[in-house]
Amino acid sequence: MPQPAPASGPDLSRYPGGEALYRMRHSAAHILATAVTELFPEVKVAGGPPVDGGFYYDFAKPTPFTPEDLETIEARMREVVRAGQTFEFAETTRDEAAKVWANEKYKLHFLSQIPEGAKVTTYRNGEFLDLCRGPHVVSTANVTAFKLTHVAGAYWLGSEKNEMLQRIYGTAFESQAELDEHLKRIEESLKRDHRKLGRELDLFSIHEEVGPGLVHWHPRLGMVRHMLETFWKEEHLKAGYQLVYTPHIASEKLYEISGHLQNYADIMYAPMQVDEQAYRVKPMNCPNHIMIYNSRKHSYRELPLRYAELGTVYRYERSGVLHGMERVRGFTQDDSHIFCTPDQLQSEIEGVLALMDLLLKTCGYEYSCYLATRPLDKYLGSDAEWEFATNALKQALEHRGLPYEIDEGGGAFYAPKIDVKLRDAIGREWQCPTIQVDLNLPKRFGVYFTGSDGQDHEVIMLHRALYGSLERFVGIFIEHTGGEFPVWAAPLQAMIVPVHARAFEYAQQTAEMLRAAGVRVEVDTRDEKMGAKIRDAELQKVPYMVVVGPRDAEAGTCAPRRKGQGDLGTMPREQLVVRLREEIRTRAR
RNA sequence: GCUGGUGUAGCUCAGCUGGUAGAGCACGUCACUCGUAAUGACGGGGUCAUCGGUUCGAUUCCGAUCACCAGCUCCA
Repeated sequence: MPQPAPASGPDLSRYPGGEALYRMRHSAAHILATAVTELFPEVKVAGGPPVDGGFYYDFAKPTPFTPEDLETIEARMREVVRAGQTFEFAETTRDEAAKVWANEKYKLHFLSQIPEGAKVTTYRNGEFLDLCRGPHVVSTANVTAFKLTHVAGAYWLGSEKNEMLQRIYGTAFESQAELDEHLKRIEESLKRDHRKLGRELDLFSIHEEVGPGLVHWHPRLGMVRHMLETFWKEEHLKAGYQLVYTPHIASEKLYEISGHLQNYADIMYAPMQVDEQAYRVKPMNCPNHIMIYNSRKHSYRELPLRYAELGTVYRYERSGVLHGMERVRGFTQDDSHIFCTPDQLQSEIEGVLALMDLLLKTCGYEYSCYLATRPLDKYLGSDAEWEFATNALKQALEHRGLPYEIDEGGGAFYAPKIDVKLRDAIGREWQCPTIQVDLNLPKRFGVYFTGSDGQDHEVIMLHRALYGSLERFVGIFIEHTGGEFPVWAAPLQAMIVPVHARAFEYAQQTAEMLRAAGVRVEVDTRDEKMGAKIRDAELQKVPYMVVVGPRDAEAGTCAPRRKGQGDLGTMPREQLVVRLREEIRTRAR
């Protein structure tokens, strides 16, 4: 019988794939450690849990594992599986366990975390004994389909202050077919990588001559961004926001007041000297928005005030973290700061959540929210303030019926926040929308409103971004759509394909008709066969291809083709205009 | 930033053990005038990431730097 899952441990029912898969991957990790300790007796073992999509095990080894080592290890693992070793559960004491792992400093650390007198549980398969809560499958033979995928460094205990261990990743499934399908899915998703599509569809580029992490938007992606920005502005104006514009550099004095210089010096670019005064490129928009607010007194009657800006900021991101458009050094936040009274806070948050929902749903995203609470140490503000702000966020989420998870201690040092993460092509999560209740800047800048009592009261400042940054959002948008943007956002919405040169004139006429209806359209007048034109338009992921020939010229018709659907049949041109106009107007997906 | 890997034409990639490079697509020219995913012929294009070393000789071996990829850490 397999051991039951421990009472205190990860919640296995929530593991993607369920408890059975958890057991198998956990056991696969032990088999990996079994093989490694046999083949490389000099390694020290750390630990290895199942993770989303697979498992890993960390080792300390003086020389790195090579790709060939992985093959050797995997081969040895298969022998262990064939041997059908039983996973034997045992309990012991901390002192006994400390003797067993006397030479394993990482295991000793884990032991030290177990309370004195508590039971220590172990699992043995063959010669390999591991300190482990379980649960496992019955026998190594139950690990049916697995594969080692890659090696990478990982800090001991997840802290960059510690030494780096070598982490071997693998994945396991209940059948070879499922494993094959998983690997195939990863391979397929790589085709949607925004960096690959960025090249293929001529969307953006990054240049060594300019610098890493600095994105150049090509005309096509420029149009996608323009459409997203237009949509954003329309909806923000409707929701009572006011557009502001602020400078890209500021005197260091500003960042001394804001505290950025003290707290974010490592992400800010070096100062430049202007007339005896040091200036900095802006890393955030908040101080500038406060300047606008503070340029005069405000009555409680004016609040809430909602300043919105597509604000471009520059941050020094460490070289290893840059990632296409999704993690860059210069980016535009769809930033807004809402100045309100404590009474208004919750309804303002709800308004932000409603707007966020509209933007994300229109772009086709499902999303999940995290409520990030006060950090354990290093935070500003009183407990009462944190409680008030956190509660407002929580109430707003619940009032809007949004499910959320608590990210305990995940807040910024100056603010509790709601974070929303979107997934890229291969399932990596990226933080995009964020809503933060700032407990710091109103104090530092002295941001007040005059109450009905004629006295100054500190404003509540809500900081929020809904796309997050245009760069990251669009990067993920490319991956979600696979470059097939919805018609309203597509750079080119329709390509007219004349069957031959004699139909050019009618093609131009048709293009004009669509253009007059607000459709982005081009005519493919290249000296090519129409098959080639169709093929090229398909590859460029143009949503509509409109074939026209002499027959259409006589009848006033066209023969549109929808990408992914094929020929829609011959129809009057007016009918196509109506169809396109409606699809664009409703921002249909 | 850290650990490991990669760097050959605009793109995708060949190039065995050192003797200065090739394909397909793309691009240009010409011919073909075509009804729903590739018409044909010819042509131009590379200081083999950069710098240094070993060697009679380096795209190939060694080192450094830069960029990129995966992961860790950090973040919009």
